[in-house]
Amino acid sequence: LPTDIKDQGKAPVTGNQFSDVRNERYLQGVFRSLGAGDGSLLNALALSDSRFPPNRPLIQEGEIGTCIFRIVSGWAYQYRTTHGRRQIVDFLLPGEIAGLEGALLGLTEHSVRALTELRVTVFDGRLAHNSFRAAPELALRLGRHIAAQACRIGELLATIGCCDAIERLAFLMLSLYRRQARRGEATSPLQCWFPLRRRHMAETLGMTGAHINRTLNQLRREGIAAVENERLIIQDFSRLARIAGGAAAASVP
Amino acid sequence: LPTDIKDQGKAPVTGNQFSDVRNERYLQGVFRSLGAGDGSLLNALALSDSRFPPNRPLIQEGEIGTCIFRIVSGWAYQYRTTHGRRQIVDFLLPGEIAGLEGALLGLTEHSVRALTELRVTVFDGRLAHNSFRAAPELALRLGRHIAAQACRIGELLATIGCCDAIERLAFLMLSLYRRQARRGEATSPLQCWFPLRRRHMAETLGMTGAHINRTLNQLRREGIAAVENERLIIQDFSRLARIAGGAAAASVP
DNA sequence: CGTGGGCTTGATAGTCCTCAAGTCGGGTGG
DNA sequence: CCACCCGACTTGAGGACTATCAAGCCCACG
Repeated sequence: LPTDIKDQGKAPVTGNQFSDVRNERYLQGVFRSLGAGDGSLLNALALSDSRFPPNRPLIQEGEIGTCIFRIVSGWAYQYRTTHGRRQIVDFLLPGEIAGLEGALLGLTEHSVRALTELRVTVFDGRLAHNSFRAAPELALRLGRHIAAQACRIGELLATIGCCDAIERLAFLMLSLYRRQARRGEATSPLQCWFPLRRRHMAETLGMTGAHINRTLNQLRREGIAAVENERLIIQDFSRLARIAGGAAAASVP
Repeated sequence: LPTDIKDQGKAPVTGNQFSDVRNERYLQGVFRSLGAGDGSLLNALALSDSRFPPNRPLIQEGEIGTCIFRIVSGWAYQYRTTHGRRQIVDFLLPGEIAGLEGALLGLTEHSVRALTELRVTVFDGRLAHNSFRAAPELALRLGRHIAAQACRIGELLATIGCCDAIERLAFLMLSLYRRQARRGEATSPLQCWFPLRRRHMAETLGMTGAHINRTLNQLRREGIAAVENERLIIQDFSRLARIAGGAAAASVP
């Protein structure tokens, strides 16, 4: 059972100079290259661009009528609070969307915070509803985005419910590596950005920071993978994949 | 960590005579009272009605181009398999839909089985895509359905990640009770149908059947709630709710 | 410099799993 | 009709995995 909640203090040190450029050039995530009507709806409901420092909340549980955020650069995470503890439910990477669930359902059951320095485009929450009438292509993308997120959450659930410490950590590493690799963001062949603190891994995997640390050591000792300086370095991919199990293989976009 | 996988053997004994009638009269779930264009698309892509005996698979992980199933009566459950173990991810109640995720994403990462005797209406999987162009009202309902499911899965994830045995069980009870109560299916004030075996509770909550049993005893001994004869009987609602924590309070449709 | 976080590591304890037996009930086949 | 079998359910004893607590280290920041 994870540690208690306390607002994190110090910000992670780095930004990510690289992905800023890369994102804007190569991908715009859900909103890329839409039909004419779809794009105009998008423009009509775009409110502003904003920046968030690490750990700043974008969405709070219980809010009504939240905005929708499209992440331009940086990572965010979505979490829930129960019994005085936090459970991270999903990470949101550049090109992805926060707040869709709340916009569709009318009430927000989770919170979202910036994990790193974050740049986003803010949209009116009504975008979600309106798109279904006025921009079917966009609506379909939004629907798939929610479906993909549900898929990821189910994957994480299965991992926490069925796997032990090392398997969970291997899953998390592989999952985040693949999500970045698919977007061409894994710079070196077996490395990627990995700006999670021990606490974030703990709250994602239902463990404590202390035990995350021990498990991390084990993975490094055995020459499988290591996290240093906010980067994940995979030394033995096939062994990591074997430990993580078939689940992480797919890891829907 | 839950028990190993083995195909269950014997079927649960009862059907549920009551909800059959009630469902058809009071609700048709996602598809009720649609606009003209929406309804006709629905009819065009309805394939058949079917029945499934308990434990029969509707959808298997890895299938491509699956059908969509609308549940008429009975319950189903959606699960994933990792490291030789099963994790139940969601239960599907009358009026709800199975296979939507697969239809939207093009590939299916989970499996679905009948929990009880089941009656469903089968639709062509293309319904999901087509509705976005031809039946926006329907598409919006489907989108919300996926969002609601994502919400439930996140809730369960938080419960497994943050709570101990008794809290997990209390959450499951309250969650399923509320989903039925909202539809007027909780016959007596604090009772409802509860056709889960120990194994299903275990695979839902990331525990073993043996420990489910011990925890169930504890809840009964303390006069909080009991499961007997496929029915959940809540004896002390407020205490159950307090144990379950705020999370189960909402439990989106 | 002092302070506060995050990281690290050890010792201890608790929850829950594992394994194994034994009970119960229904279904099947003689 | 009864014997048998099989699965679900129970319960106990032992052990594994992980949490908890505590202390020390390091770094960035004020």
